[in-house]
Amino acid sequence: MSQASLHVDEGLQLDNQLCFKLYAASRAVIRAYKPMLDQLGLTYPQYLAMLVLWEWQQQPPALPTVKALGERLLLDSGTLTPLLKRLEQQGLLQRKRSASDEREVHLSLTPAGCALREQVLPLKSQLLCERGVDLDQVAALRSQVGVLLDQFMALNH
Amino acid sequence: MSQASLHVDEGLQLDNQLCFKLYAASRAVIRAYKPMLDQLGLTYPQYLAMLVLWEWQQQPPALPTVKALGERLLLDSGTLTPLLKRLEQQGLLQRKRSASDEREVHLSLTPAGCALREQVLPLKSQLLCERGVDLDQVAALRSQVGVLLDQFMALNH
DNA sequence: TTCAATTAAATTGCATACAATTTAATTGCT
DNA sequence: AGCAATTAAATTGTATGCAATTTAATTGAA
Repeated sequence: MSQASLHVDEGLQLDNQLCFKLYAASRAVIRAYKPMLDQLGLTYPQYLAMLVLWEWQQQPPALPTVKALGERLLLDSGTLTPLLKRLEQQGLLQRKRSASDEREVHLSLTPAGCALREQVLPLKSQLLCERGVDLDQVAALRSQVGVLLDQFMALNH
Repeated sequence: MSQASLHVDEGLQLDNQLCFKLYAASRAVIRAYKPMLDQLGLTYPQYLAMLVLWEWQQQPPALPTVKALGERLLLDSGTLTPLLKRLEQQGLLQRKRSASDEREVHLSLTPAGCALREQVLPLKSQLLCERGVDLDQVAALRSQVGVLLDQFMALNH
């Protein structure tokens, strides 16, 4: 289908909406993760936050703050503050006001938070295996969706 | 990168997660729609619901019920009931208990709901134009994300 | 026919998203 | 130094998502 050949009415068909496919696919993938996340006691956004904090164990950013996490996850403090408080309640991380700049809140994993990482890989392997996921296909799609994301990030300022 | 060559640690990097890319891209696209949707007075899920109802003007399903809409949008009554009540409050649609089966709620657009459709196309053209979106690229990605969605729909029963 | 099972919405409760505002701390300019 | 502007979190309010339960209506099997 070439650039200009879409009939006017087709432009509003739900099935022709990339936005809907993305929205539905994102929720479907999150749904697929649910059984694994239930075993970890995490919600999906909490899991993403933990992924970043685990990464920071290897390669800490200059300032492991709420702001830095928000930039990584593309979420603001309105979402992250309550989410991080819940992770803190579960004993997975600590939130501490920076001594040098009292506006900032530094994040650090507790031993329990570090340890949880070890449970993820086997569960994730099991998930991929059970579903017969083709890793090459996933990598290709991830790359393409990544390009789209970058374009929108650039365009949304 | 071949199927088995992913190093263990790379499997938990945020940037290697298709799930995160999808989640972030979906929200980025929704964010891009925001200026247009504000002009229409709709939220993003409300917009998707209206797309379906507009489609049903042309090709009505056997029963234009909440259940049918939920199957189309992959949302349940817990999400749709309050959303549809808001659209009804705005005068865009009507919810009416079916006479033949009092369990069902039939949905129909009001004249205002029908009329709103005419405002969408020009706004959407403007959106695509301003952002210099390549329709062919969008169509290709939509198709691939659609395949992923179908796979997950099949696997989530 | 009758009543248990099923079904469609609605309701409840919890956890996001995100805009907008507020609070507190820090910076930068004069 | 003094103070306006900026910045990082937190807070507030609205609208999803979704699991679980409830309610009311319909079906279906004995």
